[in-house]
Amino acid sequence: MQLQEGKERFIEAWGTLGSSWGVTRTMAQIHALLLVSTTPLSSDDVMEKLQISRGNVNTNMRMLVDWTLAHKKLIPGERKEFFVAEKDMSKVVKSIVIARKKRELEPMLRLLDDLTEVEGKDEEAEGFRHVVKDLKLYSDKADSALDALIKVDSNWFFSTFLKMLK
Amino acid sequence: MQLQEGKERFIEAWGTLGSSWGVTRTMAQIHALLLVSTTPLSSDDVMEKLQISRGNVNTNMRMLVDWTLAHKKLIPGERKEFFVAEKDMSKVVKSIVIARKKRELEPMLRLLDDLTEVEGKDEEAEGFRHVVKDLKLYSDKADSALDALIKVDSNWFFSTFLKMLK
DNA sequence: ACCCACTTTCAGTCTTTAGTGAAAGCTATG
DNA sequence: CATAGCTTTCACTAAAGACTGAAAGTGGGT
Repeated sequence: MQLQEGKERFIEAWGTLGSSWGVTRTMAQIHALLLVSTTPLSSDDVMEKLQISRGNVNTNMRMLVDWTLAHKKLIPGERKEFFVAEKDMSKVVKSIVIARKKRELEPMLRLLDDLTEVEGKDEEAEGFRHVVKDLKLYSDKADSALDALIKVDSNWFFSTFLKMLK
Repeated sequence: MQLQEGKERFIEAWGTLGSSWGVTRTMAQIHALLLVSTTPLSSDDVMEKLQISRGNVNTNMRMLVDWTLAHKKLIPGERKEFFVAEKDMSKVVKSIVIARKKRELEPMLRLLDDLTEVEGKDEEAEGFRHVVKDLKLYSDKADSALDALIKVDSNWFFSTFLKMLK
């Protein structure tokens, strides 16, 4: 496979994957584009390469910066802003875990906390509290696990983790 | 909080959470409804309680069965099909992990495998292969980790996991 | 102080995805 | 083997979410 084709397939596929991941196709595509670009890119560069509007680029680029998957890179003599992607994959993984935990796990923890307070002594109420309690248990465990994953160096984490499972 | 209010909030919130989890609001709501129901429910029951159409119930119910989050329960003397939710949360977690891994991780592994084959000896090609290789590394690790999580008893997994991180 | 080169915003439009409901498909029962 | 009772399908509609582009905002340079 030629490099150019590889890059195109990567950008295309990363975008598609993005949706199953809860980020928009465009955000994922811009991310992919930056990841495989050897130089910083401006909004105009991205608009042209992905054939999308200025507003769209602006919004999604700021989202990428927000997730810390990209950052601004000022180029001397240029007034435009340029962007580069974070290329240290352990950091990329970390950023994604943080963002997804915030969106997918934390609201659940809050919900379950509220729901432990249902009253009632009959079997039905007990059953309900049991469901909530159990879910809370697993959510808390996932929460701690992900926090740990975020804190430690990813390489250390994974290698230790895998040794453990052998 | 009263039991009835608790159940309603749970169903409502589980639905909302569902979307951030990549399942439709309705599928998640039906799941929640079954989880807090003490008896098996028929399509008609679900239609009435959630105020949704028969087709919608049918589609999403079959999805829940597909994910192994619910199963049919035949009631003697009834021609209708009834459904109950899996209430063992370690199994619920497992099912969800399996489904999400299939949707979110496996297509990525396939993509990255393909992309390792780009040709070229210049720096740009090397850079591209490096990005792909690194992503592959983390994806493979996540893959193994999730496989392990799926195989082992969840309680064992989490407790060992947490001890390790202390 | 004004202009120019850019960035940001947002109302409106387009696209994508979910939900409806009626018709077609099954199947147990008399 | 006809029918009633239920399940499944699917063309259409509704709702949600993403994208556009033009207008407003910003700030460095002269």
